[in-house]
Amino acid sequence: MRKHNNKKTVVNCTFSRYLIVMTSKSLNSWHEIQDEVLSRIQAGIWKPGTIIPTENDLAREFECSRATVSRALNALSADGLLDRRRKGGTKVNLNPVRKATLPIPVIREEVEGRGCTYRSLVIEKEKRKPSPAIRAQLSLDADCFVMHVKSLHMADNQPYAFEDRWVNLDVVPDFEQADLTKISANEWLLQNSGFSAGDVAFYALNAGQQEAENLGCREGEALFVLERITQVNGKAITFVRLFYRPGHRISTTL
Amino acid sequence: MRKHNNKKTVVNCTFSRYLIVMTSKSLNSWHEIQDEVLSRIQAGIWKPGTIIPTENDLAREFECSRATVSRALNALSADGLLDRRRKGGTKVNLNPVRKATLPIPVIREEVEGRGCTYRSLVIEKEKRKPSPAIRAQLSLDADCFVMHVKSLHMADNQPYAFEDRWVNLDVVPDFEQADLTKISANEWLLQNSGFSAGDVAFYALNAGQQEAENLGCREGEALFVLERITQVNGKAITFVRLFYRPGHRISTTL
DNA sequence: TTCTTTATTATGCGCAAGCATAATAATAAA
DNA sequence: TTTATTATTATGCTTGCGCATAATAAAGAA
Repeated sequence: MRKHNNKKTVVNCTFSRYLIVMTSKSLNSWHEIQDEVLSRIQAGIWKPGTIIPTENDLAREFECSRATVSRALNALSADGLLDRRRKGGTKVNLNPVRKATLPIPVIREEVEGRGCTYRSLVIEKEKRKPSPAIRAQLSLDADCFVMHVKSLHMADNQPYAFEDRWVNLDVVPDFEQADLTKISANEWLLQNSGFSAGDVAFYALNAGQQEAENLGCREGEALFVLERITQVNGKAITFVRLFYRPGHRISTTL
Repeated sequence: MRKHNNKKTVVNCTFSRYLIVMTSKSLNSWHEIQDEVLSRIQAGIWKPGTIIPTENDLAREFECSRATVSRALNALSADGLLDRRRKGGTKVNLNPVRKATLPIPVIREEVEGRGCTYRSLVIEKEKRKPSPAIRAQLSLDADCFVMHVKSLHMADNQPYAFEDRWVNLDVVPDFEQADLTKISANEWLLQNSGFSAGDVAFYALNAGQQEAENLGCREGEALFVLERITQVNGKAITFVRLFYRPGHRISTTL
């Protein structure tokens, strides 16, 4: 039992830890307050666009300190549900959910998460000069070398996604020697190039001949494509296009 | 200037607000600490999988209180960059970025954000009994009524996205009278049905006859589709499928 | 040796207090 | 009436303190 909880017990009634819980709105953790506020919003008690009571009022109601209320409201604000500003008070956001958090896949985990056996297959691995398009994407010089890797991610021996990747050998020269039969390029880079940031894009594309062959689908079928540029210390390290097999969907709960 | 900042100035040197900034690592806001920690991770000083110094050590280094360091680290933890546990310490997450935060569009804003003029067009609006598929999606009875609305979102008088929407009239009966020429179904629901939660999915689909006609593309072209079920108080209120014009992509920075 | 008990440690959490700051409202000066 | 000045207010942020808790390590008993 926590100190403040003890204090309350003493102040109010010798056995009243339970009484407090049952007879008042005393909420003593910021998690509980967060949940309570959330459910009031969802129940329509506090409607989108309106201002909810001040931290001090809530602190009084929940019988806790302002700091605790503040922490709960800040968490909801970070999630985009509340809009808080000095003097202005705390508003329920009008368009409460505008953000979806999508898992960016480490494909092996994605496949295994579906209960399938993962296997990856290197189709082609070639050291070459970058094409102009790739040079632009990775902002490279004309006379540097890149690694071009095509591979196939399999789930239970069925094609799951076809990968087309370019790796900047200036930044990760060791990649040339990487044994991609043991570990996928994705995971090799994760383990050998430290922290990464980058841009991701999703779009739909009609399968070309190459994609159709590798994924075992008809040409022209609509494929879900993930494109990603990864940077380390501001230098582009790899550009990937991931063509998922037809029917693939990604989903999330708001 | 803040109190603690004043204090430091006095303690160290009369004019040393700048000296402090330049000669020590004194960081006094949790934002600054967050940025510093982030850049150390990105610079590879603290590598993925390793444990970073304790709150107390960092507080000593940054010359601030443990609470402030804690707040910064908690924020990074909420973003999925750090993994924190009692006694275990604070670890840099191995797969540092597994989440992409995508904006879920209010299409008018999305279009206007591109500098285009938005217009929406109702193609069909019909009160009817739900099809079995829709009944399952919205978990409805067989004898209730739903509104089926097809509409087109235009950007600069070009088709931008084709919308196929089902609305549960049990939950929002007023929707039957909504004037969708003045306000899109999406925004009407946002304004009239309070807080909403739901599921979103993205996938690729070959354009059918209907989609091709409305978007002005060929049948079979790959379309990027967003599917969304919105709930209010746990009751499904609407099911939408949004077919974007060919070439549409959504992107985000990790 | 093995099992149990007892520190130790780093984060988790809450409180009270106080100053900082942005936005607004009230008031005074022009 | 308009403009500048001065409260007022609600959140933002930091501090110092102390207890709670989970995971581990060390010490002791079987």
